[in-house]
Amino acid sequence: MDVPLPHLDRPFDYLVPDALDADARPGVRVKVRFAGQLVDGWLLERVAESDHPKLAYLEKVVSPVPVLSPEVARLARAVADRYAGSLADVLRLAVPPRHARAEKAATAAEAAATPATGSAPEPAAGPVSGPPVAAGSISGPPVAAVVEGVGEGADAGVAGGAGRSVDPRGWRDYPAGPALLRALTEGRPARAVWSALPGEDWADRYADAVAATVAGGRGAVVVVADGRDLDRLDAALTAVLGPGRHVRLTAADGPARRYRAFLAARRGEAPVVIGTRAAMFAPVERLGLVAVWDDGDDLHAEPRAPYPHAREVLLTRAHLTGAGALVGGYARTAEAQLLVETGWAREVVADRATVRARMPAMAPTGDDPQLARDPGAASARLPSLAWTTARDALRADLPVLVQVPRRGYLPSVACAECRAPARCPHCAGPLALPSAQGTPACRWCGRVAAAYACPECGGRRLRASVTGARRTAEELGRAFPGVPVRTSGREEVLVTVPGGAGLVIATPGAEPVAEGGYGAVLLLDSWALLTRADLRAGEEALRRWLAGAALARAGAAGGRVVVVADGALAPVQALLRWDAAWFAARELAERRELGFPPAVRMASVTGVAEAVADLLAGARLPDDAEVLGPVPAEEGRERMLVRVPRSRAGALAGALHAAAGQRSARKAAEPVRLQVDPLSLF
DNA sequence: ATAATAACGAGA
DNA sequence: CTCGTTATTATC
Repeated sequence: MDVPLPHLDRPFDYLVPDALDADARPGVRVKVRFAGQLVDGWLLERVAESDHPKLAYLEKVVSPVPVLSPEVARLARAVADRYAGSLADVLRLAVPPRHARAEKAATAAEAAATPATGSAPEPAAGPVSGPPVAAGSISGPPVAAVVEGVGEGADAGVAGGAGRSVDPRGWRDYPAGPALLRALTEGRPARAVWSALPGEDWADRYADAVAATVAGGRGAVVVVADGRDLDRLDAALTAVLGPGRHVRLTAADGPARRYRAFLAARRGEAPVVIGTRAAMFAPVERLGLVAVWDDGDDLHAEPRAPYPHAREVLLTRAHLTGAGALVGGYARTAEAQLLVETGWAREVVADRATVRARMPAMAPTGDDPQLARDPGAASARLPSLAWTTARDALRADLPVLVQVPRRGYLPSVACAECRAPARCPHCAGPLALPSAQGTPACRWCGRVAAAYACPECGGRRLRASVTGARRTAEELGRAFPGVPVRTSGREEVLVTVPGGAGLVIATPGAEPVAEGGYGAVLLLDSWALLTRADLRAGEEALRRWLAGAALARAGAAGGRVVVVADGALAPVQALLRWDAAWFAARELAERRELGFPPAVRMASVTGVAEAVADLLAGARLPDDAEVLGPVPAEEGRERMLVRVPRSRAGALAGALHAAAGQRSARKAAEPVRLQVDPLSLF
């Protein structure tokens, strides 16, 4: 409902008038009178009785289409609980805004397809046919046995023969791959963390996994980060499944198309839904697989309350429904590593020999250009090795990809000697310089680190990290006269480029695929990425490098990658060896040591100081909760972090949600923002 | 927002 | 002790 107040986050019972009896089915949008006003709500469940003494009548059924499936209602409740949010907030994300015209068109189409079968209305139970409707913020105890028209008869036996098996040829490079596909076809809940080989066509592999699931008579939901990845997956699925077997769901398609696609999915017109993060809640019948590609991309984090992450939502979904799960990428997040280490998921990786055979030749090169010898390199301000590598590829009539950083990273502080990010000796938060010549202070606990010494090298001098190598990209064209230069970035993203000699300058995430693969890939992104004051700086750098390097030809076919970074750094090491699993394990171990997510569960509380203090004072936090901060946040607000062991995650979210409820019940004016697993801790 | 309900205080 | 007024709290 339009009043997502935390203290109203529960279901309310209403009577169903006879006139609405037929339409008032679980999952429909309704309007009810609540505290004197008409508010929107969701009908969660029909029941015969209510504990509440005096019930009001349901005012209206907005539309008879039961857009909220029981499975998604349950999922939404679980997601709200995990993220200390309200069900109403999650439902807003889960069910796209109704578009009356799209609905009318879709309903007409369906009516034409199925000649009028009288829908059997439910028996109106007794004098008081109580229908609990969720009004405002319904949190519903999940509707148990409300089965709505899922044709059980259509269910081809699971282990039975119905599943034609899918050709696992593309998955044979991964020893556990064929077994994964078999499990999906047989309806067993296989859960995999997949590390894609360099040059892998991930979209084809995802299409294989989806096809295997569909062959077993089950459905799938696949979430990717952006429109470019979605287009690739869309094409791959059409090739494997044929047209009309999947629905594409993305906000970028506009409200009408989006709602239409949603209705198609809800009606089970296709067994598969693919899309960007909003598709994580897409209704799919007999869910057999949830999948996410490149879960380290921060586009997977929903920016609206309660800020759920696509990977976490999909894993929750797999957990609740018993579906299989596929978390894949060239890189691996610490969260995915945790799934492997806890045994929840199985790792699907190629053996080292295969990796070596597929990967391009890799080389690091120092940051300070030894330009003297190559005039071209000098004008581009490029390290010599990068320049000669690019030149050689162009001479061989092969395309060259140059990955350059985007602008806008937060300035932070790093050791001037070894460039390790400077962390607070007390709480390991990031250090920042309040002024150019000031003393560094922690952005978490506020302590001043007057006598800072780098734990890596003992260095005592600090430097601010600088950004903006864009000019380098512009100058590249001049360094290689006569070569066509294309750019791919925020404004215009290229999907593919032809195979001949040419320079492609792209920001991370916008690298086009080259026909036949790039002859050379230059990764100029390192300095700005690695010194970011972010917990995930290393992980993010490696993720972007691997995504760029994956587009190069294999070493044997002339593919070369040059990364402008110190070869001793761990993310660089991981790139040079193409070993994302090693890096993820190392990263997770480090986070355990420092007490960072995902080894622990963190939540942040942001608002004006009094409001934050008020909320925390009223919260019955678990005994072992640690409260860190305050640290300044955007204009006038501050931020506190609460840390608990993973086993207390539910209790933490519950306590914060309850405390927010107390505040909203007494109409506290100052807003407080709660974030569980905030994307950035700083 | 509004209605119920609890809390409170002054006058009988 | 009761009624009338005001703070508090729940909202089907």
